[in-house]
Amino acid sequence: MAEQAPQGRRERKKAATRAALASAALRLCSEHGVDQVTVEQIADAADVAPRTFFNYFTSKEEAVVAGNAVTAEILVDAFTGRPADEPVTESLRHALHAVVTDPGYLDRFMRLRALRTHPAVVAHHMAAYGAQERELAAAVVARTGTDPASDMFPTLAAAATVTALRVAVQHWLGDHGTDPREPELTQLVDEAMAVFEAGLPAATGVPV
Amino acid sequence: MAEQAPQGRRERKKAATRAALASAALRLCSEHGVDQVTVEQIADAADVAPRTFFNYFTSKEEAVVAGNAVTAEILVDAFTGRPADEPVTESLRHALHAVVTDPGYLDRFMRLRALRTHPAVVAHHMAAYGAQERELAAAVVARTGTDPASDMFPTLAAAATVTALRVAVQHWLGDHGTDPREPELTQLVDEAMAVFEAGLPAATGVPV
DNA sequence: GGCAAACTTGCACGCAGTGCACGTTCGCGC
DNA sequence: GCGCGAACGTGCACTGCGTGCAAGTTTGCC
Repeated sequence: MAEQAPQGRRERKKAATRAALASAALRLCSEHGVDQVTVEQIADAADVAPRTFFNYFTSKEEAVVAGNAVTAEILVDAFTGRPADEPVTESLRHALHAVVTDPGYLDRFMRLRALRTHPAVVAHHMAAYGAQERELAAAVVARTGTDPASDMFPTLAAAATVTALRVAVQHWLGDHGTDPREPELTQLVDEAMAVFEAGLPAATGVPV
Repeated sequence: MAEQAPQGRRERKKAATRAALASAALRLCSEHGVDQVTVEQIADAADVAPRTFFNYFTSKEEAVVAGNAVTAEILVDAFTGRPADEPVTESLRHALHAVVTDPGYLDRFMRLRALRTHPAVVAHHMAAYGAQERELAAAVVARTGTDPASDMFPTLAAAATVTALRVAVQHWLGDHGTDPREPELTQLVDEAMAVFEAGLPAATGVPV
């Protein structure tokens, strides 16, 4: 929804090139490792000159995590698509559902999983979460009509939502060993979001 | 508290070199801009060979945000220093106070503020927040004795705490314009943490 | 005193990333 | 259609990053 304008050929070609570069970067790097892939290879796979790569991204890492922009788009679209009189937290929970049930989301994430050990990629991945937070916060501001300069709620709500997603996914991927319950990702996201809705003390000690 | 062992000369020298490099990197880059500073200049300022820089950090950005490790240390130390029978959220709030009242913290943050426009620095800064979350989560696990593989609470509590810090600081720095209330950072941190304690819906619409 | 491990440093090399200039393509008004 | 200006792709050249390797030097330890 961010922009659906059926723009001219030039705009479409730019978007296609960007997507091709991002896709090629993620595929090649997840298969062979970030350090084993050169920008030239990525450019070749996207059928552009090496120099062109840098017209779209300033580094390999940026291209690898570029796909996360669509996550932000899904998040914001799903949120703004909810009824305006619905409680914000409920809309946010629905938005999270929209993300984790998107087939492309898990695909991208499984590829990114192989790159969890690469510091620079991890850093840019975190930056992508930050961008998602900002876009979602703007949507919350638009919904609630609050002034973000004096009210931290929209920022906090967006941050909590993205944090719930991040923690749930990282738990699901088994960063702390395998959960014996082996729950679905959807369930984990719900549990994480429920904690932020009920307040942290309510969840102290009890397995969420 | 992480490690206070009065180690041998070699260990102390390494720590001193690392600190000197990180400090020089932050100072030079905040004064002249990241792209205007070379690794050679940073190494010269720390009085080591350029090659030695890469024995400690793999990039300029990493060195610039290295100081955030002490934030994590303050956070964890303050948390573990609280009485074990205190509610976790209260200990976390005290830990946040310890961070924002640390004189070195604000100093580092004001320097980092000048670099908020540099994508790679921002990315590594976010990664530093992630590291703080992990260390704090480990401390919460140690306190509560829960199993992080089946219980997301420690991770969520740590993430919420670091998020409260991050959002409060970013609000304080005026990312959304200047707050007419011009509150103290301590107060903002309290407000943010209070939202996570009371639950998001309790804060909906009301200026926190 | 002497040995082994750890650290620093210089060297060399491949690649990242950018400014610049040129050719090409697209959008747009006539 | 026609042409003009702007935006884009590409090649070239250059600086600086980041790393493997092989020394030389310092430290810890017996």
